[in-house]
Formats: sequence, C-alpha cells, structure tokens
Amino acid sequence: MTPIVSEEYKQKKRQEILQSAHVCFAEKGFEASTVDDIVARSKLSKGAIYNYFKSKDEIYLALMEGQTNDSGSKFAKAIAERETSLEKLNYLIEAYLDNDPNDEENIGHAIVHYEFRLYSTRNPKLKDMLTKRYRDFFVSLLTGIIKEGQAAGEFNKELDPETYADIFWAIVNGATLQATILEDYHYKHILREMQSIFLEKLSSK
Amino acid sequence: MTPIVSEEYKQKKRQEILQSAHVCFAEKGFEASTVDDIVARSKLSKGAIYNYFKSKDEIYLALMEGQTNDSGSKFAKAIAERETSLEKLNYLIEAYLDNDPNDEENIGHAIVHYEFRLYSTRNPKLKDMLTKRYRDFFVSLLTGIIKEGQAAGEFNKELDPETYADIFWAIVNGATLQATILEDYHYKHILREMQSIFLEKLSSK
Amino acid sequence: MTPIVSEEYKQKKRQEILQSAHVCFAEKGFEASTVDDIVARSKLSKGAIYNYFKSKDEIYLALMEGQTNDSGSKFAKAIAERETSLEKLNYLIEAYLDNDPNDEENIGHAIVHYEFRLYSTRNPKLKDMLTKRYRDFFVSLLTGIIKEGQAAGEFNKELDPETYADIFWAIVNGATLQATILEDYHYKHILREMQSIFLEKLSSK
Amino acid sequence: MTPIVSEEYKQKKRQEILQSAHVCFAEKGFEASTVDDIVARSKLSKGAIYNYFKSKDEIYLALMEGQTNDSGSKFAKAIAERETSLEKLNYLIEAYLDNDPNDEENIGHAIVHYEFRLYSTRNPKLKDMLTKRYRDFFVSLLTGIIKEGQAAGEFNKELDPETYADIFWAIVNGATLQATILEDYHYKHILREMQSIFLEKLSSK
DNA sequence: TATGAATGAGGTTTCATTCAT
DNA sequence: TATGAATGAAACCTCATTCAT
Repeated sequence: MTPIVSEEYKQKKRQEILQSAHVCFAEKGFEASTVDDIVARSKLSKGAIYNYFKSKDEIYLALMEGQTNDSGSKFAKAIAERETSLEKLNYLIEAYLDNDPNDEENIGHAIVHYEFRLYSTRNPKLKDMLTKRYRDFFVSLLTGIIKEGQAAGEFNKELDPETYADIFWAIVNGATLQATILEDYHYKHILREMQSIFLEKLSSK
Repeated sequence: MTPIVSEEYKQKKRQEILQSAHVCFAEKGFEASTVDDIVARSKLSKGAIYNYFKSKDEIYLALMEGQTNDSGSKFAKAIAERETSLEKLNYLIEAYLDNDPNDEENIGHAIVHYEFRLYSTRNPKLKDMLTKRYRDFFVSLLTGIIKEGQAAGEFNKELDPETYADIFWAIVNGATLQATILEDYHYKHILREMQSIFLEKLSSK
Repeated sequence: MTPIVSEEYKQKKRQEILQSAHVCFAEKGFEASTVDDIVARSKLSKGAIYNYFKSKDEIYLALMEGQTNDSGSKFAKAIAERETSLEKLNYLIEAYLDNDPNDEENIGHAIVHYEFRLYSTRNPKLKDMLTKRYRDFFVSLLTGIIKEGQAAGEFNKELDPETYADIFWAIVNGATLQATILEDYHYKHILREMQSIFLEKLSSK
Repeated sequence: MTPIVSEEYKQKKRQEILQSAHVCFAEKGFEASTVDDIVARSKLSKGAIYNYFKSKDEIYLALMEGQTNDSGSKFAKAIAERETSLEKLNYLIEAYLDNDPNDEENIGHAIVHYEFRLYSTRNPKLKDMLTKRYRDFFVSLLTGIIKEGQAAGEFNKELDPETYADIFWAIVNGATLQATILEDYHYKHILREMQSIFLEKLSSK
C-alpha cells in the first residue's frame, strides 16, 4: 500500500485547513466556529477535513501547537545573531512592536492566541505544557540575555534575571492584550515607553 | 394586585443565578456552559431562570456588567480617602496584589473577565463601550492621581500622565494575565517589583 | 360554605376572559396565543384564569360554544317576526351583509370561527355536534322558510327545500370566506348579486 | 467536485418531506404538528430535514406554494383545449366535483388549504400575494371564459364578468368548505345544483 | 482520497399548569 | 379567590461526526 499522494501534499492540505480554521476562530471564536465555517473558508469538503484531522478539537490543538512553535523558533536564531545583550533585547521588543494588534492582520492572531491560553487553563496537562514551554523557552531566552548582559557589565548585577524575564514578558503581554481588547490603543507608543523604563532599570548603575 | 414577592427577593434571585452562572463560566467557559449546568448549580428550575433573564447571552452580559461596575466603584471611594498620590497608587497596587489569580477564588473571576474582554472584541458596540469605560474611569483615575502627584512635586512633571496611566494598567493586566494562564506564577513578587520600577520612574527627579 | 362571590360576578369574569381570549385567537390563532397573552389582555392574573377554566383548551371550547349559540338565537326570533318567506330570506341575507369581514370588527370573528370549524374536523364528536347543529338549526330554519314560501305560492314547488337550504348556506359561507382571506373583496356587491340569483331561481315560475 | 447526488434525487427528497409534512398538517394542523411527527412519517432523520428546509415554517410555505402552483397549472392547459365557453366552465366544475372532500384522500388537502388561507390572514405580505394570485389567475381565468362566451353569444352580455368570476369561486369554495367541515355533506349534489343555477343565469337571454 | 447527505444527541427556549402565599 | 413565581416536559434547531458512493 504505497501512499497515493506525497507527504508534502498532505502537509500542504493540513496547513490550508489550519489557516482556514485560524481565520474562523479569529472571527467567531473556537466554539462558535462550526466545521462548516471552516469548510466554507477552505477549498476542501467536510469529509476531506476529517481525513486530515480526527476532530474539531484536534484542529484547534494543532493550530495552537503550530502557533506556539512558530513564535519560538522565529526568535532563537535572530537572537543568536545579535552581538550585545542590549541589541538582543531591543530586537525582541522591535519584533513585538511590529506585531501591533491594531493592525487587522495581527489582531486575529492575538485573539486566538489569548483565547487558547485561557482555554488551556481548564486543561491541567495543557496548562502544564504551556507553562513549561514558557519557562523553558521564553524565560530561558531572557535570563540568558540578562545574565550575559550582567556578565558583560551592561546590566545591573543585583537584579534577579528570572524576575526580570517574567517582567519583560508581562510587559509585552500586557501591552498586547490591552491593544487587543481596546479601541485605538497607542500600542507602539506605550510599548516603547515601557521598553525605555525597563532598560533604564536594567542598566541602572 | 400587590406583588407577591418583594423587589429585594427578585434581586436576590437574580444574583443567585448570576453567581451560579459565573461559577459555570469560570469552570467551562461561556459557550461550553449549558443552561442545564447553570440550572444544576443554582437551586432553580430552567423555567425560573428564564423568568429572570431572557437568554443565556443576557445572563452573560448582566454578569459582565456587574463585574465591570463592581471593579470600578470598589476603587473610587477608597482612592478619595488616601492623602498623597503615592499612597493612592500604592493602595491600587495593593488591591491588585490581594487579587492573586493563583488563589482558587480569584482565578475564576480572572478567566471569565478576560474571556469576556476577548469576546467583546467581536462586538463593536461592546468593544467601544468597554474602551470608553476604560478611558473614562480607569485611565481617568490614574491621570488624576499622577497629575496630583506632579502638582505636589511628588512625581516627575515631564512624564505624560496619560501614557503612564496606560502603562500602569498594562502592567497590572500583564501580570494578572500571566498569573492566570501560567502555573505557579510568582504574581506577587513580580507585581511588587514592577511597582517599584514604575514608582521609581515616576518619582525620578 | 356559602360562595363568597355571586354567580353573576363569576359569569361576568368568565365573559371577560372569553373576550380577551377571542381577541388573542383572532390576532394570532389558538395555538400561537399563549395564556400569558390572554392574561395580558384581560385584567386578571394567570392564577385567576385557572380558577374559571381548567385549561386553555377549555377556554377555546367555551368560546366556540358561546359563538355557536349566539349566532343561532340571534336569528330565530327575528325570523319569526317577518311575514312572508321572501322577507325572511331577505332579512337573513341582510344580516350577513352587515357582517362584512372587510370591517375590522368582523374579520376577527370570522377567522376564529372558520379556524374552529377546521379544528373541529379533527375531533369526530365535535364535528358531529356541529353538523347536527347545522342541520337542526340552520338547515331547518331555511327549509322551514322555503317550504312556507312554496306553500304560499311564493317559491317554485319543484325545488328540494333541503338542497336549497344547503345552497343558501354554501353561498353565504363562500362569500364570507373569500372576504376573510382576500384583500379588498367586494363582499357586499357579490353577496347581493348571489342573493338575486338565488331568489330569482327560487321564485322561478 | 461533482455533486454526489443528482438534483433530481434532492428534488425527490424534498417532495417526500413535503408529503410527510402534508399528512401531518392534515391530521393535526400546522402548529400542533411537530418536526418529530414529520420525521416519524418520513424515513429521514431530523437533521436531514433541516438540510432541505431551514425551518418548520419554510416547509409549510413550500408546501402551500406547491399546492397553489399545482391547482393553477392543472387547469390552464385543460381549459385551453376546450372549445366553447360552456365546455370550459363545465370542465372546471367537473374538476371540482372530482375533488369531493368527503373522500378521505381529498379532505386532508382541503383542511390544510383552508387553514393556510386563514393563517395567511395574519401575514399581510402573504395575504397580498395570495390575493394577487387569486385575481391574476383564478379570476382572470373566469373573466376570460365569460367574456369569450359573451362575445360568442353564449352568455348574457349585460352581466359583469368580474362579478361572475368572483361568484363562481365563492360558490366552489362555499361548497368545498361546507363539505370539509360537515359530516355527510351532499357535496356533489349541491355543487351540481349550484352549477345549473349559475349557468342558467349566465345563459339567460 | 474526496464528497456532501445523513445522523441524532444535545442545546436553547417556550409555555401550560401548579401552588405557596 | 387572587397572585405571579416556579416547574419541567416538550418544542425547535444545530452541528460534530459518519459513511455510502
């Protein structure tokens, strides 16, 4: 039984479905989106979709898995290429500044992302997994940078790197969330100001 | 002729329903919660619930309305009683520190609150209304305090009060959100550190 | 246990309920009318209505019973007072001409009446009862008049009185039904023309 | 890509549903018939029915639309084939004589038809539409025949064709209604007698 | 693999009737 | 008797999933 279609073909279809689903979830939320909505957006039939995913839940999970993976690997490399810790931090902030949820394109992502995080709250395993990923990747990334900066004399050695890693992400998430749920939020302006406060503190004596 | 039950009785019933609904929404989310879930939580029958609310949606909205109102009025008075701007700010932070979403009791509120804000994102009128409330009450409250502090020489006069009001709420929301979606988040520790950064900046020469 | 309120009082209340119900049934039909609709129209409470009628069905039946009774006794006396058969027939037609369903006031009655007749179709006992009433009263009334007219030489003796009684009522009902279900129906004009055809035939040689 | 079932297949299913619904409506009336009743009558599932019709109301409307269309087109052609106006009129009557509501088969149609007409009374748009159809088709058909007969010298030229068209349909509907709501009604006998009166008048000098 | 018609459990809502006051 | 809040069976409709083709 050799597969009739290539693995690539199948991966492409999967991605198409995930993208259609993402648009639906952004527009109406996970539960309010029906499989028929997803079918209507994609160019596939309902039966076809169930060839690629066992259930609507699985589409959601696959989508979130992809999203989480993406946001990670996007950074890792870019960070490694910057020289100083300051440059690395600034790069990160810059990346989020480009992510302004006031832009049509990004708001859907943000909504779906936060909804998924809230949803994960009710699934202990998922919550654990996402917490682990937060610590192992996002916090780890930041503590790495901060420690490097402290070693290089750029940053205040007395500050606890883990705490400031958490603060960094709280700031970014706080600004993004506000921009997502509020109308005409001055996302960039506020994020920049927060950046300057954060860096000032980190660089203090 | 005369009403058979008092107005208070009816208000009490409404509140009972809202509370039962709140528990359900916190546990399973709005859409995943069924009216039967709410019925099971409350001691009422399905029909009785529809005597007090026209639909499940209306229960949700009433619940959120109440929540938003509460969180507002809770502060206004307390703030007015403090003397200096610093005390006022500290009081606010203190209130949020008591709100640690790691506590069983608070996490439900937080989840439902954020889910509602995300949900409002798809309802322009609602989004506008909540944005307005954010500006008219929450931002206004903070700019008031900051300006007062600037006038009194407590705070740096060159900082834009509005921007720092937005920053304040971004910080609080960022920390709360992280605590809500992450396991074992050091909410209090992080929020306190952010407080000190924020106040340091505000008080800077 | 002497009754607290007089029998008259109770009869008056019953009539009030029946009238309210009639308006509702005319507006929305029997099944689409809710007990709450009837409550809203009447000045009574829901509980009170159930003191006077065991069920919504019973209200309907009582209403129809009343209607059927009314339409009968209204005629009987008036007929007896006319002299010739022609006068009697003309009186009857005249009564129906006044009943123009294009008038706001009458259309409700007509709708409810025909709906009830159609409804009775599914209840053999009711259908029998109403058929009996039709024959014993309405047909009988007409055959009486026609026979009288034949005896008096006014009407053609060769026509079968029963058949012409049936025709008379078919004509009246046909015109009334059309006026009920059609917009801007020339009820009076058509009924008058039918009257002239009918009488012409009856009086023929 | 290619539809999995033919358009005919789907039309056949639609018809099956409509027929099942018709039986139910005839037996219990529109409002008293539940979707489950229709499901039980048809061999389909509830969901399947909602694939073909958006709501119970729509089934009703589709059914009535079909009924009205049928009764129209049935005649148009047959009429055109007859020679004289008298033949045409007689053909029409003959068709209604075959429609005796005393026959099990026809009474259901009659009940549902009249109930629908009464129902349409509460829906101004529907009432207008049906009135228009009555005038544009049924009245028009008759006035055409009568004028033709007048032109050919068959019918009395002084009678108003429109009035006599209305009378014709009032007679047919009157007899049909009586046969529908009464037990053992001599439908054919009465309709024939009415036919002879009508034609006699029309042909009068 | 692909299609979309079919399934039916389960959701929301209505409303006739009851009953404590 | 009168009130109207409470009840819960039963109605309509949705939609994730299956399956014959």
